[in-house]
Amino acid sequence: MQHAKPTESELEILQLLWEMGPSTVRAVNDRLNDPTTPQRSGRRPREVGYTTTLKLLQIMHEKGLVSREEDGRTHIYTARASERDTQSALLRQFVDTAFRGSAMKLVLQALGNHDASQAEIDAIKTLIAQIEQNQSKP
Amino acid sequence: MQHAKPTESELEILQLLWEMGPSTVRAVNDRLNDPTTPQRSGRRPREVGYTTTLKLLQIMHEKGLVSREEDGRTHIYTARASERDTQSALLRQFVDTAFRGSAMKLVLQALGNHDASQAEIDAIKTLIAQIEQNQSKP
DNA sequence: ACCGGTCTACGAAAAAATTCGTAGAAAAAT
DNA sequence: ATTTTTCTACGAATTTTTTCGTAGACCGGT
Repeated sequence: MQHAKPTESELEILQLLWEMGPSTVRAVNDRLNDPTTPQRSGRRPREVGYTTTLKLLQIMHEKGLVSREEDGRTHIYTARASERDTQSALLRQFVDTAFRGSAMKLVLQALGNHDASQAEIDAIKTLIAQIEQNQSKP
Repeated sequence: MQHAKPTESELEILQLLWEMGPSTVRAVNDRLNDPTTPQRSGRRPREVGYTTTLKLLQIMHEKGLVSREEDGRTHIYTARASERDTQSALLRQFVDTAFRGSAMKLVLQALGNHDASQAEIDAIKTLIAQIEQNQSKP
């Protein structure tokens, strides 16, 4: 059994933890309110209170989304699942709910709508070549 | 300005409307409770009440997600935005929240985790070839 | 020793999303 | 003609998610 699915707000914090590594509540909250932090679609209406972030992290700890370690009086939180694994789980769910299970439809749409650098295209080509190879030799 | 983002439940209904075409509340609700209907991850705990579906459709109508036409006493609901456009919007948002804006990371992950048929792979290869061409001749 | 700043815990308000009960009108069945 | 079924409208209960206020402990500087 895996960990519970994070909510939107929880996911936002997880992303910061992945980016920043193990962090205190203060650090996460500061980063949340830092206007230069890439924001989930749309700007935040106003500042997030410190205790809001604290509570969220406490909840995430209860759910097992993050672990924490005491450092004197303060707690240091760490994302429990890797970014990759979490993305993988979210992706599976998203494909189901938004693309009726068709991952390839999603891929085509993502490729078509977003810009890709040459390096990225090369990576995709490589991966496709691999897939084709595995297909011919089961 | 576009239509509001559908919630999970609303999206589930939208998918049925795309699949079924213009439908009555009854038809949507029946399909929702039909055990053979592909379900969003995990089975539904229990039946969805008729008035629940009705209310949802009314809310979606207020939000502009669906239009409706009266046929005698009953209403016939139709998805307002196409499946494609909605998927495109959801995808953009999902890339932001779950993949920190990197659509290509998502593509790679989706390609790697889900199985693709040869036809699908061909479609992707074609699309990539197109992209590369547009790149060389701006 | 005292004060101001910072920390966690905790309850609970506020907001958002989901569910359903009830009422009244219309249609269908008897 | 009466009863039963089916429909919408609507308010409100429930559940989930997000937000924050308050309290008590601790630390650092003065």
